[in-house]
Amino acid sequence: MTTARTSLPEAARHLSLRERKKLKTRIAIRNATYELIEEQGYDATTVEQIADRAEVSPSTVFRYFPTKEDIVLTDEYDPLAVDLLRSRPADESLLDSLRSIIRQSMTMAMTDDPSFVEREMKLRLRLMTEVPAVRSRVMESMSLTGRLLCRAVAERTGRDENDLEVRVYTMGLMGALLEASIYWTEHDYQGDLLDLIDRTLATFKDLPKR
Amino acid sequence: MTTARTSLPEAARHLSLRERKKLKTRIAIRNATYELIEEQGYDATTVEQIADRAEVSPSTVFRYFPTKEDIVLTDEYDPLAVDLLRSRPADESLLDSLRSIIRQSMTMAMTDDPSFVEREMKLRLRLMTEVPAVRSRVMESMSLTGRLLCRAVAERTGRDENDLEVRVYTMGLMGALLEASIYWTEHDYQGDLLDLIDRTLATFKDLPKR
DNA sequence: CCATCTTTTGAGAGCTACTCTCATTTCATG
DNA sequence: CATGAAATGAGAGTAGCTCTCAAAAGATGG
Repeated sequence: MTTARTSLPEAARHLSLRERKKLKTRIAIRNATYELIEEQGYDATTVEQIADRAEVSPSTVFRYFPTKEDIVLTDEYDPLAVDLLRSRPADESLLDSLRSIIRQSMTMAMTDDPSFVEREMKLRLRLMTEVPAVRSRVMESMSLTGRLLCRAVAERTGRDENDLEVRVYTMGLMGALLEASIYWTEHDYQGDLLDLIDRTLATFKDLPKR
Repeated sequence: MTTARTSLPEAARHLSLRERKKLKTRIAIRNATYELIEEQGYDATTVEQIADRAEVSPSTVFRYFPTKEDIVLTDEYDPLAVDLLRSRPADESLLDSLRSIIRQSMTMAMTDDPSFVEREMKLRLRLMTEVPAVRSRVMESMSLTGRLLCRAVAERTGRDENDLEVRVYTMGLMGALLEASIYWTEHDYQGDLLDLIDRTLATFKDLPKR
């Protein structure tokens, strides 16, 4: 049957055969999707085509990803960012912490796998600005990430995570940061994204601790 | 055939018969939708049912509203808000202006048609927090309104409407305000929404003029 | 009032994302 | 190798949405 569709990262060596296969199909589906989108565009790409190229059935595609948009967008980095935020010194201001962890995770990704940043991240951003369905999904996931971030923000400021101020401030930040990346994409990725993010954060007050 | 499905506001007297009929079907579709949603919920309500109750064909429904979510959400008030902002004194700070016009338009709507605010607005807010598809659509339209608002913000601050700062600041505001209404809805509309909005705006810097 | 032209509508076919069910295959385990 | 559990495929079904084309309804000029 289908073997060696993809090669796995070293980190996956200790997984059971089942788990490894699952990971493989997951990656195969995502790669197939990226390929097809680059060839034909997002809308012209059907789930059936994706399934064909990934050598699985359409049912399987939906078993791995709830929606077509999720194939493109699913990432597992958000909780990581929250952990990073938690590990910053407590006397640092919230905005400074954010600046640091964004810078940190971006340079991390950049040195770890530069082609990923160039190819995948920019494709995502492009789809986000161009395809309404994808953008909606991004915003949807933004409000989920926002909830996570709320907890971290609450910790740092000694407030409750359900405080109006915490929630409103956090979602304001997320909206602004999202807009910054849209701006960057619309301007053909000119200039340093990190600079734009600095300028973005500079338009915010610090949320006072209490 | 179908006559007198709905009564029209006085403002529509001078329209041609054709225009008046169009308006009627539009309103009929929306009312049918609201009714069905209150009876069965959003997802359980199909476009076919909506068409049946509004006494039109499904094709017609889609001719009037591009998507099912739009039936619930379409409003034509956003440009009005931008005009209001434009009419505020130039020496007033941006945040103060926003506070004023939000207060103004809400009390206007409240005195004009209180049942609308109670019924329709709260239904919308509830759908927005509960139905993912609707929320996405709201966010989508938020970024459109954001563009409008950018122009007004740019005018007031003597910046360009495509400035990173303008765009980022504006979208931050919109995200925060949206979150405030979600907060209000989740807390069963307790307390004064206007107070929540004041507290929301208080978490923002003023965007300096240049 | 009638004829003609234009706009709006309805009927229906078609596409695709997404769900569910059930039988079959593939891996894990004693 | 046998038995149980998990993953897959095949297929049918739903609903949102698009498109086409012919019929109905409103506008207009004589």
